[in-house]
Amino acid sequence: MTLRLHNTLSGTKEDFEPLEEGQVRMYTCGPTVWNYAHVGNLRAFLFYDLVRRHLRVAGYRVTHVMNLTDIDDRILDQAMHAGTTIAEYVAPYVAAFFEDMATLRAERAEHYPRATEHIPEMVDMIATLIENENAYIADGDVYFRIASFPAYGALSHLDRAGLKAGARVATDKYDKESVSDFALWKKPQPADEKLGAVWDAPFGRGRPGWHIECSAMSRRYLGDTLDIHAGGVDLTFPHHENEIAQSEAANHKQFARVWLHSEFLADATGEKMSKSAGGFTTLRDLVGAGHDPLAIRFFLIANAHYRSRMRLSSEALHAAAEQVRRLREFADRVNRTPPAATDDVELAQRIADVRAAYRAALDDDLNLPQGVGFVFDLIREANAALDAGRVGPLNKGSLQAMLDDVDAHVDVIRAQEPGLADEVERLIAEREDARRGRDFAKADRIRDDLRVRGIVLEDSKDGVRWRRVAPSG
RNA sequence: GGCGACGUAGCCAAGUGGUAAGGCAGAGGUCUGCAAAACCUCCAUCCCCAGUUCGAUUCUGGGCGUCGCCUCCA
Repeated sequence: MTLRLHNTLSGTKEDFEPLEEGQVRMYTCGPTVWNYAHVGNLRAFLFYDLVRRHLRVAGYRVTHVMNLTDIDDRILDQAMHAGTTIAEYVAPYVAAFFEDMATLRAERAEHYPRATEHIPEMVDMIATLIENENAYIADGDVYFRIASFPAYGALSHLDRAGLKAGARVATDKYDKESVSDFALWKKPQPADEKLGAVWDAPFGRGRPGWHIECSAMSRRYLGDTLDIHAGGVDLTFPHHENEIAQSEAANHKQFARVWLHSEFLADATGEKMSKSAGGFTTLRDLVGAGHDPLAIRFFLIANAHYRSRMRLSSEALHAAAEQVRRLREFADRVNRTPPAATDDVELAQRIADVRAAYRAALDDDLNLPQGVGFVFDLIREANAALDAGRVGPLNKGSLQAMLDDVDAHVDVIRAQEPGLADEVERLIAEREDARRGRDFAKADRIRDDLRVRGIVLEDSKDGVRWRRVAPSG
C-alpha cells in the first residue's frame, strides 16, 4: 500500500517517497505566541499530529520541527502596551500552547525552535541573499527582490501581474523596488530596544521579518530540502511562497518536496475563525463549557477531511463526543468479554477487510473520516456478535488490534485522565460500602456528585462501571 | 477586479459514471427489576437548468448561493 498525499505544489495526490529511505523530514508552521491559540489554529496543529502519526504507521521515522514565532508586529504591540519585553510577554502563551497540545494529546515534535533563538541563522541567510543580489537594503530595511526569483508564485498559482492588479496592495510607505517585495529584516523602531527586540547584523541593527525564520530554522534542523512542509491554507500565500523564494535563492536546492495545507475551521456563522477578526474560541473556552478534550480532539481530526472546511458547533462537538464514547465503550466491552469457545469465520474476514480498508483510507491522503466510518460499521456488527456470544479468542484479538490501528491516529480510546480513575474507583468503593450499610442517601449523593463532575455510574451484574460524559449541573 | 473552493438527509460528514458510508438528533421495537449500554427497523435521489452518456449526485457549460486567498492570519 502506497501512501498518497495531496501536494499543493502539483495540485494533485502523489505517491509519497522521502528523500532518504525510511526517514521523513517534516517542518510545520507553528503558533505565533501573541495570544492563546484558538481551535482553528489547533485544528492545523492536530493535522500535523495526524500526519506524523500516520507516517510512523506507514513505517517511517519522522523528524518533525514546529517553530514558535515569538517575534512579530502583534507581539511588539502587545508587549509595548503591557510595558514589558517581548520575551516576558510571550512566556505565558508559550506555556499555554504546550498545555493545549498536551490536553489534546498531540505528540511532541522533535524540535520547537523559537525565532528569537535563531537570529544568527537568519542573519546568515539574509547575508547570503544580499550577496547573491536576491535581496537589497533600502533605508535600513532589507527586502527580498522577487524579480530575482522567476519561479515566484508557483505554489499559490498567483502571478505577479495578478498581484499588482490586486485591490489591496501595500501602500508605498516603504522604499521598496516592487510592491510585492517582502521584508527580510526591519530596522529598529524607537521602542524596540526596550522591548528586547533588536539584534546586530552586518547589514544594520534590527529585527527579522516573519518569513525568514522558517527558512533559516528548517535548514538548521532539517537541511536544505524538506520532505514535507505543512501549514494552514492561509499560509500558502504569501508566507510559504516567500519561504520558497528565500530558501531556494539561498540554497540553490528545492526547498520542500511536498506541501500539505489544512483547511480552516469556521465559527458558528460559517466564517473563518481568526484572531484579528475578533470572535474566536480557545480550547479553554470549550473545556470550560464542559466539552471533553478527547471529543474536541476527535472532532478536529476525524469529523471532516483535513482539506475540507469545517464548522465548529456544539452539535458537531456533541456528535464527536458520542463517537468517542462509542469507541471507548466498545473497546471496554471487547476487553472485558471472555472469548467464546470458537471463532466466527465471517466476522474474522470482516475484521480483516475493515482493517485493510481503514489503512487504505489513511493512505489515501489521510482520509480519517472515511476510515472511521468503516470502523463504526464493524463496531455495530461486532457488538451484535458479542450479544450473540459469537466472538472467539482470535476474533477478540483482531478486534483489539483494529482498535489499536484506530487509536494510533485518534488516540482517544485508551487515553486516561491521570489520577481520575483512582479517585473514581475510590468513590465507587465508598458508595458500595454505603449501599451495603443501607445508607442509600450517601450512596446516591456520591453518584449525584460524580454526575455533576461528568462521571456516570452504571450498575450491572458484573459490578459498577463508570464513564465520562459532559458535566451537568 | 484577479485566482480558487465548496453547495450531499433536521445537524456534522464520506464517497462513486450504474440508482448515496458513518456519526449525532428523531420515531418504533428487542433486551433489562429500573436505568444505562447494546442490537433491530424507519428516516436523502446528492442547489437549479442545459449538455455529454445506455445511464450523472459523480463529467462539461451556465445560473444561484456560501466561503477563502490576493493584507496579519493555522
